[in-house]
Amino acid sequence: MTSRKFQQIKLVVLYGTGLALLAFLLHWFEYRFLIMDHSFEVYIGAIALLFTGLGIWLAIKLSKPKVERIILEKKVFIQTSPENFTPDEDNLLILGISKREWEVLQLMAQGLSNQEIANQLFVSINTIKTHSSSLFEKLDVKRRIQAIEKAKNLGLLP
Amino acid sequence: MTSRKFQQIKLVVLYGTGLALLAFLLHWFEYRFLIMDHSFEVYIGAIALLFTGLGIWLAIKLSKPKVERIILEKKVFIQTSPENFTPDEDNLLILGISKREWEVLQLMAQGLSNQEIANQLFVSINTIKTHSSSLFEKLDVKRRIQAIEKAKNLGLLP
DNA sequence: ACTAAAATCACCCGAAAGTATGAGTGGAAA
DNA sequence: TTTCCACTCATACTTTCGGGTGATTTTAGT
Repeated sequence: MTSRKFQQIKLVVLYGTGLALLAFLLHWFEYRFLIMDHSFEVYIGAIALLFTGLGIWLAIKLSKPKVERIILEKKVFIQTSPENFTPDEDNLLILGISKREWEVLQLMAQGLSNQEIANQLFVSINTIKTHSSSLFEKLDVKRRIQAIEKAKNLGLLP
Repeated sequence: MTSRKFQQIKLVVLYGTGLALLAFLLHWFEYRFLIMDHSFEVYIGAIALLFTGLGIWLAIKLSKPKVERIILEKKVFIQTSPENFTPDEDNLLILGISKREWEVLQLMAQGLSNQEIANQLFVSINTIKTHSSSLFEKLDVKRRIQAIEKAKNLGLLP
């Protein structure tokens, strides 16, 4: 982070110094070849080219690499095993399911009603409803049964 | 592909034209403000700055984005034994579950609502309610989720 | 043909589930 | 510090579920 910033500053300073030096040189040349008055356009053109090149170089040096994200879906076989079950953390992360939501999902899968889940977690039934609603949205389902089914398929539940 | 190349060529041509135009303009200004002889350095500096900017702009325009591939594995469940499932007829008999009730149970397990099941079986929703009620009684459960769970445990559902 | 079980449907009612919206809190990250 | 997010709760409303009751029509079997 800071190292990168320092590098950039260093570059800019270097560039500035170079520019000053070049200006001096050009000025000097101006006096040397004052005779070639008609070569002014060439002179300007050279400067333009030079600084264009410098600009390109600068841009390449300073520009952050553009990042293009490509997300590929890969199919993977899963087998559900009732013993030593561990939830698929990847899918939990991908779907953005929070801890609490997952707890609600678990209790849901045990056939508990919203009220029973609320009692179990020591919260209001309204909270459970909120959780379940966002859960359904994240799982892209309409009912709790579908949510449970999908969760099992995704390895979120045993 | 070719479209991109064409774009680049077009850009270069545009840039060249712009450069020529600018050179002409500068030349003209040179005659207009010949008096301000001492402002030559400023003049050069302006050109340098201008073309540096142009160079940067060019570089940004022409640079290909560096592609960073991020591959996410999306896990897809593939059922272990979806084929050749046969319901446990013994348990169906023992519990006294009728064909129709079992059909309702199946559709229930797919997460369908009573109304949807009714549509599927071309009967009224009231009929489905009757079936589901007697199903719950026979399975000795209170909710459909529990019914599905129990049915799976008894081998009535895959 | 008689009968029992199964299947169909209806109506009502209360409970549960789900939707929509808003809002307060606390902790973590920028 | 501000901003963001998970979590919490509430209110109001709609839909779905499940229980209870009763009724008619098939279907199947001795």
